[in-house]
Amino acid sequence: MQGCCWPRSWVTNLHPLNLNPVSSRPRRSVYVPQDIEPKWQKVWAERGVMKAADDSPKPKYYDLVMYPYPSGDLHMGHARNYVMGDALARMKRMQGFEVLHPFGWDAFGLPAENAAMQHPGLHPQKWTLDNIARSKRDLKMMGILYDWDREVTSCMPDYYKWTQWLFLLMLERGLAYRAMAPVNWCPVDKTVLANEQVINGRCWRHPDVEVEKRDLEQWFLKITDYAERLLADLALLDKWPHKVRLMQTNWIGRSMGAEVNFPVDGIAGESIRIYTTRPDTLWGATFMVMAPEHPLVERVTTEKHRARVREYVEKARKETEIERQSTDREKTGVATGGFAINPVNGQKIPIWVADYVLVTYGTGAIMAVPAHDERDFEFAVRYDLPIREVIAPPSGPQGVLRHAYLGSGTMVNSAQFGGLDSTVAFDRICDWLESKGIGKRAVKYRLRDWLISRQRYWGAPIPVVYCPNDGMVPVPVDQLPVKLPEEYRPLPEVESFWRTTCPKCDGPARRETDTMDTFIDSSWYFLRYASPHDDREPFDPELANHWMAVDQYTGGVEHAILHLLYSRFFVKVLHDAGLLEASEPFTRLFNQGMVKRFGQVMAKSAGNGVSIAELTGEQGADAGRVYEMFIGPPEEDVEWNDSGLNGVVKFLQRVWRLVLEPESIVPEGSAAAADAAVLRRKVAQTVGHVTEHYDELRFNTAVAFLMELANAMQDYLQGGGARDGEWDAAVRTLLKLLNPLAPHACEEMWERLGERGLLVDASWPTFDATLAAEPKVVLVVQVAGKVRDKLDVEAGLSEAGATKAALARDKVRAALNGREPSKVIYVADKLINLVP
RNA sequence: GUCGGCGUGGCGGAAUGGCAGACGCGCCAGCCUUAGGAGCUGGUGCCCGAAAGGGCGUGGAGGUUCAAAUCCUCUCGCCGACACCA
Repeated sequence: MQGCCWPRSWVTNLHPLNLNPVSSRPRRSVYVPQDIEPKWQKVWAERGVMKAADDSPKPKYYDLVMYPYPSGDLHMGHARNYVMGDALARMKRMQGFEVLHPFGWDAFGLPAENAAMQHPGLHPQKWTLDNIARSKRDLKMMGILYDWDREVTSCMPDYYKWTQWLFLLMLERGLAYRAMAPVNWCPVDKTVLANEQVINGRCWRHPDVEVEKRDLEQWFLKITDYAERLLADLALLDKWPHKVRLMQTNWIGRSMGAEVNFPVDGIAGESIRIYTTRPDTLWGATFMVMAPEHPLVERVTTEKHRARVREYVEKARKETEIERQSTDREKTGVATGGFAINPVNGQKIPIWVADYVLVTYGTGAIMAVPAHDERDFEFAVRYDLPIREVIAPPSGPQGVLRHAYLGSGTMVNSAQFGGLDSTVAFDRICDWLESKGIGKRAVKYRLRDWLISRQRYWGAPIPVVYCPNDGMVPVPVDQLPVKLPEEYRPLPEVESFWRTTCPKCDGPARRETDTMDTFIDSSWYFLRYASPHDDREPFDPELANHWMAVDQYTGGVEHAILHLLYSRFFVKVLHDAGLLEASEPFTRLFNQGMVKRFGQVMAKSAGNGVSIAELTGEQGADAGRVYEMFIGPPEEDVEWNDSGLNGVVKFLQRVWRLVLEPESIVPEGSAAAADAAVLRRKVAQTVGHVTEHYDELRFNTAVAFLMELANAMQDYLQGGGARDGEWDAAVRTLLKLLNPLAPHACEEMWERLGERGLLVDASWPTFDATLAAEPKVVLVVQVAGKVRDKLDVEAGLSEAGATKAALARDKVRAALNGREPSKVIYVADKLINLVP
């Protein structure tokens, strides 16, 4: 794809070539992005500009964007975070960092299989690799530079070999296990889903499809072993968005409470263990509730109640997740006929079964305290169960409760703890429970283990075999990768795949036919970039330790929990295994907003995407890059607007003219006289502002500062300013500062100015506070907080001097109206407020 | 329901305790032009006023402060996450 191929018909009227050729001020050259963009892309590629050297003496900077699923052509909705990453990489390079800016593809996954099913004969791999080729071409057309030598593609055997290796590491460390479990099953994708992939009881990929419950033997990763550290270490991630940390905190869902055993009445030695976060309400338990799936349901149920209980349990199991989890439906349940003894007061309380209690959380059974829990209250009212108040609000005991009282207060009806403040009582009661052997303190997490089995073809096969003699046997490392069969068919149907021999006894064995969740692939790809061609290990520990952690990680907020939590988990496991020094993968995280058009997120399916070909053929990649950075705050969703893009085209054209044809900008009678000192100051200030704002990824305001500088430079020429060394320095600084956003145009201008070497290799300007300092400032004069006048004063004026100057002004005296200022607030170089 | 975020001109937005509206789009007037979705100049929050000038103004109400878009309380609206987790 070279510039000569661009269809000229794409060139719109905006194109500078369409400007009047017989202008009164003929131009020597015009800005034609189509002529220069392919040229520089070629140069950068040939010179390997973004190749990261492992042995560089420079400080490293690891700049990473989330690797995408390759779904086809890119459009400007995808481009936004890649441009951010590229701009940062380019600036960091110029600042003297050895930048690692790699790219890759999250290439396993269902869309490839869906495409293959829709087009018989099309293999998921071909579809995927074709898409990768197109996306890669688009990225290059946008001038986005990566170290393509480090490209990783998760569906290729040289990558998934190591995904399988990491699975075996998990297995070895006791972090991978197989269990029969009621699992979430998507009837459309015909696969099991992780909890994280179930949204409101529906499949994350099919918002209109309810997830079903099935009992299957599945592989899990024990992420819950790391719950505490995943939670605690969030405190280290002070450069992550607050929102993401909060979402992960909530997802992990740590709670503190107590587990208490309630003996079953009449069945010696049997007891039901409950978990409560409110041991202070133990005396208010008036019944118990077990989840329908609780293993003791059958035992506690009496003959008289058995038929009804069985019917209820059956019904509950058949219900879909969405039916069971809906909070607005009325709670249902049945009495078992059995009773338990409340161990704190010996009271006999009935045991119920109800589906509002989840078998998967806590102990699968609760003590119900209707007086102080909304759900128990609702249930008690419905089934006419007793409500016993044990926490009195500050206003005193209520006697009859209309609602559950959830707050803290004074304990009542609670034997020896009566009269205590309930928050104080928490610890004392736990001590007492432990000393009596009734119960103990417990910490619970909402986080569940990670279900990673997928009944799909297009994923990394789980590297184990099942042998009639030896049971489950891991595939030895030297036999990795377990390759997918070439033919695209469900793995259980491919006998040549699953029929194998046991690595231990050599007898006939059956290979595991499940593949891994693709979130496993993406939980370690950022480590592979450190040594992408290493064929002895997933990553070279020395190189990984050199490049890790990622200094800047940029991607969509939709991965706030899934990908980011899993990656943190993987890194901690690798750290514990002694393979990695880092214990957190991503030092600074940024979630960019989405690009919308016509009110909808840009998407192929919505038909509102601005394609890379369209953009580069018309306004050019640089205009698209600058526009997407200028369009709005980087973390916000933004609306693509064609006239906004045109504004940026005009800005680039103006810079082009300022830099290459300053003589065409002639003094205007109306313009203020040029002042070289003013220009010098403006340049210095812009260096400071732009550098700082790029660093913070606040590209929209960075562009505004660059526009201000261009405006100031134009004013300077119109004011008759000389095009001397001062001017030349300003021009070069402008090009360096604009380069990360409009690299092709700036590189071309740099060359036309006669500079040797690439602009991308030039050094970043350093901020000089002395040069940037304003010698004179406008001092705002307020009287009683209202602006009454403004003074031009020397910077650094004393309070006394400022007061004197202010009081000398007619407007100020008029506002004071004869009164003396009783108080003066002076903010140097900014404001003086005289309060009468 | 719970938690979180956000409400600023005609529009995108800037300002995180110190001149509200930077920068840009759009619009108005003028210049240049055979022509203009080109370029250049000036203007552009609202109200009163010929002007000078004055008043009002950051969803709404209150508060803290010499000073509030910014901090606090309440409230309305929009967006997002979680959603019976005991």
